[in-house]
Amino acid sequence: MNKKITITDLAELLGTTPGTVSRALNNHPAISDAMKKKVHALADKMHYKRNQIASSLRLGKSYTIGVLIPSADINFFGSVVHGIESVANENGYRTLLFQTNEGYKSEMEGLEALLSAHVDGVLVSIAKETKDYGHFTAARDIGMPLVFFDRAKEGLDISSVVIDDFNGAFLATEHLIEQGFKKIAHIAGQQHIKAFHDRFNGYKAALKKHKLPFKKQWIFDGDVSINSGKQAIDHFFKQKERPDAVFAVEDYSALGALKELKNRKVPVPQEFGVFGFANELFAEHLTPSLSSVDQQTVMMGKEAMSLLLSIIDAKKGQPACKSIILNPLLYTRESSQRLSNHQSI
Amino acid sequence: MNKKITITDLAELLGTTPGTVSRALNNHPAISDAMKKKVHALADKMHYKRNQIASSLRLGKSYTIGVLIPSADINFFGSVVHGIESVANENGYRTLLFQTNEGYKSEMEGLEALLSAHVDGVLVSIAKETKDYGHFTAARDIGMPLVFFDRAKEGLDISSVVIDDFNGAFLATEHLIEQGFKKIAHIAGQQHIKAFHDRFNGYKAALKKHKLPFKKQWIFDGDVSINSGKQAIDHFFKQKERPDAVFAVEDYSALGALKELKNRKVPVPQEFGVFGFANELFAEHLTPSLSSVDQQTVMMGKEAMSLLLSIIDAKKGQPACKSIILNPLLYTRESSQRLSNHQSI
DNA sequence: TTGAAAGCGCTAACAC
DNA sequence: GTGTTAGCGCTTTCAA
Repeated sequence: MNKKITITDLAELLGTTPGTVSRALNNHPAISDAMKKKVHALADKMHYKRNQIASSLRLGKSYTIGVLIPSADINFFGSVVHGIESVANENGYRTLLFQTNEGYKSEMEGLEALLSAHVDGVLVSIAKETKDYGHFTAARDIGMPLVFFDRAKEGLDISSVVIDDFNGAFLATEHLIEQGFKKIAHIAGQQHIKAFHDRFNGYKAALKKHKLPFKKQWIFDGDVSINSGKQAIDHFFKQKERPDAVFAVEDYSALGALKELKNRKVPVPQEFGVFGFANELFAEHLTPSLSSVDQQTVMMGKEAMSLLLSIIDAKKGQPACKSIILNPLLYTRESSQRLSNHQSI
Repeated sequence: MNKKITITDLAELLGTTPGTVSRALNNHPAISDAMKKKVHALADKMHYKRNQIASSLRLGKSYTIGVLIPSADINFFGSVVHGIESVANENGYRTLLFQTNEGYKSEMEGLEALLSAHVDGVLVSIAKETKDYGHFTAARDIGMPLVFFDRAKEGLDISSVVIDDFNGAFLATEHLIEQGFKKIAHIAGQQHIKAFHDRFNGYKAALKKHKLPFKKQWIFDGDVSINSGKQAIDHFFKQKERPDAVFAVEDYSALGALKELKNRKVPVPQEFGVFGFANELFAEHLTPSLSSVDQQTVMMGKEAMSLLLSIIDAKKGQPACKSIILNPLLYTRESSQRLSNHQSI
């Protein structure tokens, strides 16, 4: 087992000094080409790897970005992380992922861990459980560059990249209306999460624009799960006046609704339309395939990372808190489309 | 923007020395309780965070584990990472994720990056593209603890945690046979990947045990994608003698097969059975739901991480290359079950 | 163009 | 129980 080899080792072997080796490896302009060539050759031969830890300590920069996500399980976040990493790697940064599992305590610990790792910045998608944001403002106050993505909190003077949830919900609901559905229900998410709240508002706005009735009984307060989708259908079908379509706050609820509708042998979309949100991987593979709002996940990751880099680079310049709002994309599939071309599968 | 606060700052404020502060923070037994209390109180008050970088440099240990995965997109890996992180966090380790996107070059760069980050060990699931393993043996040779999970390569003297692919495939095929299917085809994966090769062999062994015919025309060489599943069905249905069921090397191929069968209006499972492998999230949500072999993902992650920790701790002791083989679990669902209880959805 | 030397923040062996 | 000191590997100012 070879021990780790350092610039000092290289310097000794070459009869020069660590300083010179360091400069040669970093292509410092004041070093002769001959020396650079010698150093690089030996470094390769000895499989020298720069000790990033020592380098980071000296430079006061870790070239590492922390990412706090609720769960790497969900396709959505996996996809955003793809976007994040592509931009990060292009710019010589690494990413340190931390999963909060939607927990508040876990989120605080994660942030703590990232700060302790002296990351150069943090990207975070807020956990569902979180209702207090002190840990974020504290991080901001000690000058840690921070950007929220997807799940953001306003009023904290922290930059964010989100999609236009209001508009996505509005368009999805409007699509259902255009397909001839007239009694449209909504499976809601936890309202303290801005995205879910905005989607609720977008839904209401679409109803209003088209002069369709909004009924309290047609709103089901779910918790973003397959189960709450099932319960929602149960609930709706108990009403004297049943809805004929539902816009679900995200795809798992929509999936639960589809399952329960299938269970009750209600034909979708002929007698009941369903629209989801998130465009999870499974949406297009269901039968009927699930219409959903795509959140531009990869682009969201890229934008968030780019924004974070700009904050890191500016630093002393303008911190200028910035909100980027991406446009959602409608994927209309079988579950909502009853007028024209039903493409199978 | 407060500047970062260090133990030296704390020491000055307390009229003591950095050494004492360090010991107090680390709960060194030789430090008085009074001093510990004072130090901890001030540290809290000043929001002191230990500089892990400096600590790592000094200790020659980063308490970070590198994880090389083909893609965080795929549910399978997300789930394994869950298992990895739970054990890692319990033991005071962090994880640094690196996605290879199935690429050989990307895998080498990733490993390089992890070595440079001076991680204490690396968990890797080999990229599909990889056919040369020199980067792994090189890492092993410089004493970097290494454990393969899921996609392993034998004969490198590197520990691994995999599931029993042979047995999983054997059981799945046998299940199809028990359901009365007699002409069972196989959608194969790239055969240089051991897992896929083993599954092929398990399939053949089950046929042999039950004295069913093995036909070359009933093997489709796919590339693990929805598309190759579709092409496989195309291929099978061109044969003079058509198969009546298929065991697919993994779920995406199985999904493609299901889609193409639906397209051709072939009733599944009545006229054609389908069995997948991996138990991806979507499998249970398809119509018909897809039978699949579950790979014990979370347990795989936990086992791999535990094994890696034991290697890190042993270090000079016996490196004792160890192979852990987990047992797969069969999830029989609608796509293969034509004898008894079809539970709907 | 290169060498010498200091220091990033932390820890631990050695003193007292 | 606490202070002193050296050093992890790297970068960079200053000097030559």
